[in-house]
Amino acid sequence: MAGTGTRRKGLRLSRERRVAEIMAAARAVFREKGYDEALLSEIAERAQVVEGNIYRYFDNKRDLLVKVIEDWYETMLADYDQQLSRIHGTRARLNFMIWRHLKTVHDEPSLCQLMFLHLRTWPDYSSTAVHELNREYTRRTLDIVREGIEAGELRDDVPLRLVRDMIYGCVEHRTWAYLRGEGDFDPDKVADDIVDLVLGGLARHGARSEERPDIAERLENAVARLERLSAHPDS
Amino acid sequence: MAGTGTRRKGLRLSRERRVAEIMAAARAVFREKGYDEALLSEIAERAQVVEGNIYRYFDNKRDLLVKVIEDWYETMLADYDQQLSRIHGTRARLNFMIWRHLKTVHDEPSLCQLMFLHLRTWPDYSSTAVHELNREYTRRTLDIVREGIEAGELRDDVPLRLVRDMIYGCVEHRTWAYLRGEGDFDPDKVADDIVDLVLGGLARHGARSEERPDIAERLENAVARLERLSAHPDS
DNA sequence: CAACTTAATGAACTCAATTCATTATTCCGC
DNA sequence: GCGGAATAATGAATTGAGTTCATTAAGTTG
Repeated sequence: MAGTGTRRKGLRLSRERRVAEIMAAARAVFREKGYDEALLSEIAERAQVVEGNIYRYFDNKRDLLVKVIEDWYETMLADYDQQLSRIHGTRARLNFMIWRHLKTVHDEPSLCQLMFLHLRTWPDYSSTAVHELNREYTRRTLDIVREGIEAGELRDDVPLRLVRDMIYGCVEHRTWAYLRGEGDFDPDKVADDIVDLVLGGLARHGARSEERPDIAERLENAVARLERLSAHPDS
Repeated sequence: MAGTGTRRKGLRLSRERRVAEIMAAARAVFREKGYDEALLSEIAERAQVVEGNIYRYFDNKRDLLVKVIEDWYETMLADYDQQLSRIHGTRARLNFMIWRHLKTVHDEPSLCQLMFLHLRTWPDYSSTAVHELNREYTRRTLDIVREGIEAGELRDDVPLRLVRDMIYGCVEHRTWAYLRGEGDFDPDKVADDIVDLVLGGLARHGARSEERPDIAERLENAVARLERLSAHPDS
């Protein structure tokens, strides 16, 4: 009982600080264990609080997860626009958006899984702040497409919404195995492949098939990577 | 207590029949309530068994769901090949595959949601029979693409896997809101749109070559971006 | 009809989320 | 400084679900 490293009883923090501590602990536990396996008792222990005290600040376990993801999302999207602003050209900008998403999945698989499988599926997701943030996030992609259409580079007879669904749906399916812990993937390569497929389509539209259009594509992808490098040096 | 419609005690069925009754009840309850909200007590009640008896036939709640979905999947895929065999041409066959998937989601949203959100996400999904059935299911799509490539109709420089991810990912994202109970969609129209986008791509590849930037132009643009990059790295 | 096999019961158990009456700490006006 | 309001924190109790198991009942077989 002489231990000083044990639970210091009666340590009282401001609401703000306590909330921050609980959310930090919760993020760690959720990340390690997933939603169902994450125990409030463990979160409480790591946050140095008693279990019941969490309910002063969060309605329930679910609410805690929502706030954790929300917090993560906000910091993640913070420098997004700035990075994007340095990249020019429809293809390169699309490439960046897709690559960025892939990179996020690659770096934070657990949190992404929580987002995909738990947050997004609950019936009140639409009223969440995360939903709104997510719409912002994907709206940029549609803006790029819209600009491409106005510039005459892209077809104007495709439902915009479907383009978004195709891109993000494709990313998600492509990363599914990785999220399940099976195998790995390379964000750069997958991004290139997806942009190529989305823009070019599967069919051969073939005036001259012997002329390799992919030379230009490969160069453009390379330039996109260079741009990314200057926008986000630690990629 | 004179009721004759109440639980008839001591009614004993063969293993087969009892399993069937429990699965029917489970499917109904899972469909109405989703996984978490579905109570074993309610399943037991509808199946006219006591709760504990379910554990004679199923390891746990999760196992029960797996078997329910498996059962549904099998009947669903039964007449698949036969239908497909009557359809000819790459585009039409792709269209059928996509439309069929959309139709399933449209008709059985709840079961699809269980499949997408619960089965597929659990860590041992890969060892499930449903996983194998699902691979069968999507393999047909890849066969169609492969045949299209061999016939020279489709590009041969696209990762097949990505095509599959794009198609099924797109379908899933497109139907997300519907699965959440928001709005509706038309399987016919969405299938047409998806096939069109997947085959044709987003870019305009005009017959009139003067309307699109040619390779030289695109290279010059790319180089211009590089120049911009080295001139003012944070423009 | 006796022995055996298997279906069914229902109460008990576990374990995690959640609630709440109570206690401790800090803040603030006098 | 000091008394009291506000609020952070406690820990024991409650709830509610899944799961287990010893026991009983029903059918089957020789």
